[in-house]
Amino acid sequence: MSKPILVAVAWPYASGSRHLGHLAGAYLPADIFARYHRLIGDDVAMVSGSDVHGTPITVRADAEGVSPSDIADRYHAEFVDNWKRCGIKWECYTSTGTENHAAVTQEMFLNLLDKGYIDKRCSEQFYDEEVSRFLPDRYVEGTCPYCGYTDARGDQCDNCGRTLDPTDLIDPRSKMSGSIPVVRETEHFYLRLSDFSDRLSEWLDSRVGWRPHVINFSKAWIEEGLHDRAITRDLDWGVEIPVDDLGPGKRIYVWFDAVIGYLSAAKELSQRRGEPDLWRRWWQDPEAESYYFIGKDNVPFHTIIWPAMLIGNGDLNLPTNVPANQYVTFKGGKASASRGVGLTIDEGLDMFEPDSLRYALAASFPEQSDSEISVEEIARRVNEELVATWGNLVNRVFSMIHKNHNGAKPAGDERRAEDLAVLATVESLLVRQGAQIERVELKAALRTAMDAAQAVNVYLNATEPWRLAKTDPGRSATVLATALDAINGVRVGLSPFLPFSSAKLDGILGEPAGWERVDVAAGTPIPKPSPMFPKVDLEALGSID
RNA sequence: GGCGACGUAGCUCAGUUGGUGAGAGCGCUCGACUCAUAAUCGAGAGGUCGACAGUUCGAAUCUGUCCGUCGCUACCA
Repeated sequence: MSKPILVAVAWPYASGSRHLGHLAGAYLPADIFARYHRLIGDDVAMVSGSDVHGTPITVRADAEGVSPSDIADRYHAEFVDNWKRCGIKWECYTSTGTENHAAVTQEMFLNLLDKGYIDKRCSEQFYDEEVSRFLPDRYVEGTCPYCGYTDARGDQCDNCGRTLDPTDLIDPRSKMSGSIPVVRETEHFYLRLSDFSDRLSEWLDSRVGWRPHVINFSKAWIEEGLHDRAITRDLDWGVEIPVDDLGPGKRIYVWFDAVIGYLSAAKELSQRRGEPDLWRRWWQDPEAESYYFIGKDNVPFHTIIWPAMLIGNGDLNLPTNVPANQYVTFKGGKASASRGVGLTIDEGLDMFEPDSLRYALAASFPEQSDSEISVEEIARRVNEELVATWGNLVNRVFSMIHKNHNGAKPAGDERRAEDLAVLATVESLLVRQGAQIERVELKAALRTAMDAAQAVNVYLNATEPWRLAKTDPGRSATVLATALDAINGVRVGLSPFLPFSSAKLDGILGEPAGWERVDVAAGTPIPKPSPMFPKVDLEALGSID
């Protein structure tokens, strides 16, 4: 029974390269989850796109003397290349810069405005007259009134950690030009988040199977009291506001429009497929499920703000689950490309084969807590787990079949109990693994798949087909045929994790028909194997970290 | 400062609602095997579950305090 599954993935911000923490936190788990659901026959829409608006991009553009769209285009292209290189497969990967996205965003804005969930308010904000721009809090610097630190930011003092209001700063200055900013009144649209407290609480209470850190954090946010939130900015780089009440120089704030991207991308997918109403399948069918793959820093946007917008808009499905990951840390700290902590996705792919990198990251997914990773750790995972257990298993079986059975799967004699047992083990582990993936316990699911591979290694060591080849060729044939059939089940379970090497096996064993183990046809040619995964030579990688 | 988490074998991590002797992978030691990318398989050593106090017949698991690490703090996205 095919079920519509929306796999919604955080929109990467096109202001710089993304790093392995982002890959492990959102894109890779989403891809594994989506690949599994496609394989069991569900109707998957995995969507996301580059978030191309916002102040940081304009700042970077100014610094480089180029236009914001140059910056956005550069990193959008890099992201698309990242996905291709590491096998992240989308139904629709787009950007917030499309006309479709602007139209969908404006439509929801107008609807929420019409229903009274959006209103206008005035506030005072610093303005840099030299660059003619309003300054987001963090672009104002000055002296902290509490500790005297001279480089405190307008939102927070990095020295004493206190939360600040930019107007608290002594001797404020603009981070953009260094000039002294002036306070100006500015008018903006606000989302009346506080209107949704009760409905959000009720909805969150109805959620089952959510990760504790996600549900706890979300409920705590509501209990502290929801603040109405400005959803427009004084900026000329963003989606235009569909009413002209505020005058020029205002745009919709990226966090309001980025989450709408999940909907606009589904609509774009519909247009591409020539079925304008297709998006309703994921957004309005009550049987549809939606999973939002994000990092933990995005939790409130996906468990509070976006659901509030969906409730306010009406007639759209709320998230089934938001399996946010915690952080991948490098040397104890949160990965950050801008601060040079950890590897960018490109750097990771330059060092490791895509499947190897995918394996190592998936084995360390920070699903329960932050997980520490390093180049050495990735290399260890690859060499001592992926290569040793799985790569070697395929290699040893293919090699024996190729050498002793004329390069084709032998028919073999009747199977004995031990043969049937290993096949049953593989099958039951596949069932367990499927359940784990559906609960988004991907790290455990990968371990289960590796357990299946190990069971086949155990079987080979017990049956010793290399010895039987000399004493009992018929029995040897049976054992190797059984091992190959077992491998054919193991690789199904690994295929969402390892798409590149799985495709190689598809070329030999045929494509999996579903989430199940099937026998390989007798006589199927088995070529002389070449290693599926190269061992990582740490020394050759040099001292990069 | 406030909030949220985390601190379990050398390393990376699991441990449902508290209950027979605390787990996995890898590393390490020993043994088996030699088909295979010096890979595989088996056995074993190794932890007072951050510290202290408390609740309980009984706590890694609940409460409090402390120490350490990390993140968030709503205008970075």
